[in-house]
Amino acid sequence: MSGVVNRQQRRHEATVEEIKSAARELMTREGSSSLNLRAIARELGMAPSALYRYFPSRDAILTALITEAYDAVGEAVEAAVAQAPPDRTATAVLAGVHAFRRWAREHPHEYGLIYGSPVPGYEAPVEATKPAELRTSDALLGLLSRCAEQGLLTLPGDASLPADVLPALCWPGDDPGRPPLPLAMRAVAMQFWIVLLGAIDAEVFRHLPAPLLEHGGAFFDHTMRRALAVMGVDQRAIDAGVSPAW
Amino acid sequence: MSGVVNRQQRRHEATVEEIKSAARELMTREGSSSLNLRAIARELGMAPSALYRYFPSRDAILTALITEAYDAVGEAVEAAVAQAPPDRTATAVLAGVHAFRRWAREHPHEYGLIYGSPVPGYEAPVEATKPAELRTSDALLGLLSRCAEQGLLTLPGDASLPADVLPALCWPGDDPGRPPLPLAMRAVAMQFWIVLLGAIDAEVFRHLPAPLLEHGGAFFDHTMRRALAVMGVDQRAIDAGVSPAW
DNA sequence: TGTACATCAGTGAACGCGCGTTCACTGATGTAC
DNA sequence: TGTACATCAGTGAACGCGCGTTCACTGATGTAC
Repeated sequence: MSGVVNRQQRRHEATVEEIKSAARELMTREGSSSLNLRAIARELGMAPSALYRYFPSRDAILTALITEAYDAVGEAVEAAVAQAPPDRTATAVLAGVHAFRRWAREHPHEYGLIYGSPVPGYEAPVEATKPAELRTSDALLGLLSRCAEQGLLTLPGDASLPADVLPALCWPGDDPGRPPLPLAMRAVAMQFWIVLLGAIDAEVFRHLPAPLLEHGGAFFDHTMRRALAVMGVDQRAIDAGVSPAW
Repeated sequence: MSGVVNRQQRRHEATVEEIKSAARELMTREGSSSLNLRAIARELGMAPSALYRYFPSRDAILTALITEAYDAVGEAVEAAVAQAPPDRTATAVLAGVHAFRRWAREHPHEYGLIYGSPVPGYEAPVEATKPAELRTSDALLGLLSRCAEQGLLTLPGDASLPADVLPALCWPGDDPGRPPLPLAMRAVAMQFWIVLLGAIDAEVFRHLPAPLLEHGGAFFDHTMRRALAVMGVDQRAIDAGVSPAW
């Protein structure tokens, strides 16, 4: 009976989850981003060799952890974005970036694992992690396009871009000469992404003066609103966004 | 004779330098940010134990490497900045940020060591690394103040800052109520710093779409000029800056 | 100028440790007739 | 319903490895008289 097979499979998957969560917990507790198979086994009260029933190698666990971390941020951001009313796109963006920041602060080691320096001696298999990685940026940058559609975003013309940045903004899938969306939109979206990563990196890795780190929430909020404003997002739409506690 | 003592000391210091540069080379070659004492010894053709004549422990070598890396970026930025004519401050800033980026791209592992996620199980002694760390930000952010003095930078009033970010911008040494420079200046400088770190992080750690990574120089230049412009730096001063190849 | 002595550089063996992985195994769980 | 068999979960010992660090040592370099 396949119901029984499923019970077996469910048990197996439950243990896989246990292993991953032990690894995650160990990473936040010990702070080691180079994760330790024997320590995971110890945590679970198993023999180290038992883990090989569930993962073919240590690196496979790392890959799973990385994918999970990307998924976790992605999910947090998507959820925050979804809570904003559909006509309040600027609010949604602000909710999304705050969700990103909150997740990063609550999971600094997982954040470091995916957005910090790469783990030595390990190269993530791109096909496994890329889709999860893109969730966050897709969610946030997609909203910027929606801002433009809703007339909340007044872009400069593509002509305002220096000639030498154009190749940086033409993507493989693009119909050459007839890009799917204004290049200025992409430029602005990428710069928004840079500010966002920069603000979170600087805070999580503590590359800012102490008072700024202590009042990080307010300054982050201010920085992201400024970023939206200089992109050309309607100021009233920005002012309407997210008062809830960050 | 103390001349002889000096010769001894010089030999000693020369070996210290050899060790550090072997460690540095090993880091860039093997890519391991968790550096390996035995590998360094191998590289130098010495017994591992010999290194203890020069450093008390592995961590001490790491600390030296971190300090050196900060000093290296700091020096590169300072040198670039110094080459610009004193009345062309915006040019100097642009030269400085390009020097920063160039160094980061040429030394990605050293960059990761100081600006990426912290090395697991190691906490840098702040008093040793902090002065070196501040060289870069001091050099660049100091220039922004000079921009203001030279009338190249029109700041918004402090009143434009949301009330809740003010505590983030008041620093320990400040005379309360009578800050040494406009808080708006600090806000703007910190945001510039965030954009700079974000742009370099995103490029070095590859959190941008491929075309942007391939044409990173042009886009970085554009991003930093935009950042200066939205800060209120005079557009003509920006346009005058740095054409030399990045 | 020569000799006795102290200091330093570097060796080589050894320490204990923890790691990732393998292997042959034992029980328990589920399957087929 | 009972029994023979296959599959899976997990054990425990062992593998080879490389790590950081210690220790007693040997030569070479410099010092003092």
